[in-house]
Amino acid sequence: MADQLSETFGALADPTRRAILARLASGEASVTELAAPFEMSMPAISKHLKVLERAGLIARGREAQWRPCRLQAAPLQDVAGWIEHYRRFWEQSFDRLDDYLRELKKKESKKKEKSNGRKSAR
Amino acid sequence: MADQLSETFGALADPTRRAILARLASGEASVTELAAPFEMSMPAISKHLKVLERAGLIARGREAQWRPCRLQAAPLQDVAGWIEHYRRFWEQSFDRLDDYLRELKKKESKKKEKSNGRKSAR
DNA sequence: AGTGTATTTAACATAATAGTTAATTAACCG
DNA sequence: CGGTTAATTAACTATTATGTTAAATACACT
Repeated sequence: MADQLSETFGALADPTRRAILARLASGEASVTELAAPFEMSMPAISKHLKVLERAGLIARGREAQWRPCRLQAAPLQDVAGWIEHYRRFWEQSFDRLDDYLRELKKKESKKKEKSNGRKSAR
Repeated sequence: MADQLSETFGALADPTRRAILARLASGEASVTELAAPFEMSMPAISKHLKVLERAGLIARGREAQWRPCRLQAAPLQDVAGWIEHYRRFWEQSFDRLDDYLRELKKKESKKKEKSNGRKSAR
């Protein structure tokens, strides 16, 4: 799963891991704290954390015998950047290209801001 | 991989599949057309398409012996929605919650149209 | 009907994921 | 030191993913 984006998407493709991130969004937590809500063994959680760490989504500290985890959102920014390219596809109520082009024309005419040419599709 | 979001993230966790989506962003394409850029066998592509289809990211038509694929972006909207909750974590140069709250207050006061914007110098 | 083209399905190999329990490491505490 | 708590590693199992080649299906064309 070589590349960074794939690694990130892969890490996010699991509800347990997403829940862990959600928890970390409200602050650091130890592994035990993170494991608490789940019916899973500690080693299982430990592995999930390793996946998140490899994806750069969390970082771990060292405090006595605890290894507090905290959120690292940088990879999410990449995901957001990637997905942004597709926004136009859901911000319209249809999916077909010619409809998209029609909509684009509409947008162009009501846009005083001028700029680049679009990539011509098809 | 039960839930929808996991399904979507899972589908996106592969560079081939993302490349296929990118191609479809510029219009419908047949399976053969989609397969062309890759060094992979047709059945492999066919399976990738099945993954994308199960995730709701593409839909397939029927035209003679071709099965044209088109992009379906609805699931991406869900992803965008999910990730939006984490935006604050990368739009600041730090990760801790109290910092976030401080930043929030700042944002409230400059809530108007931004134009000469610079990132907060603090 | 028979041939060519497009695509999927079958059958299989291999590797990666996700979980388990048991053992190990690391640090604190009395 | 010896014991307790926190977390990881090891060893193993089961399931899912990703790819292959060969066969099957679907439609179009003459």
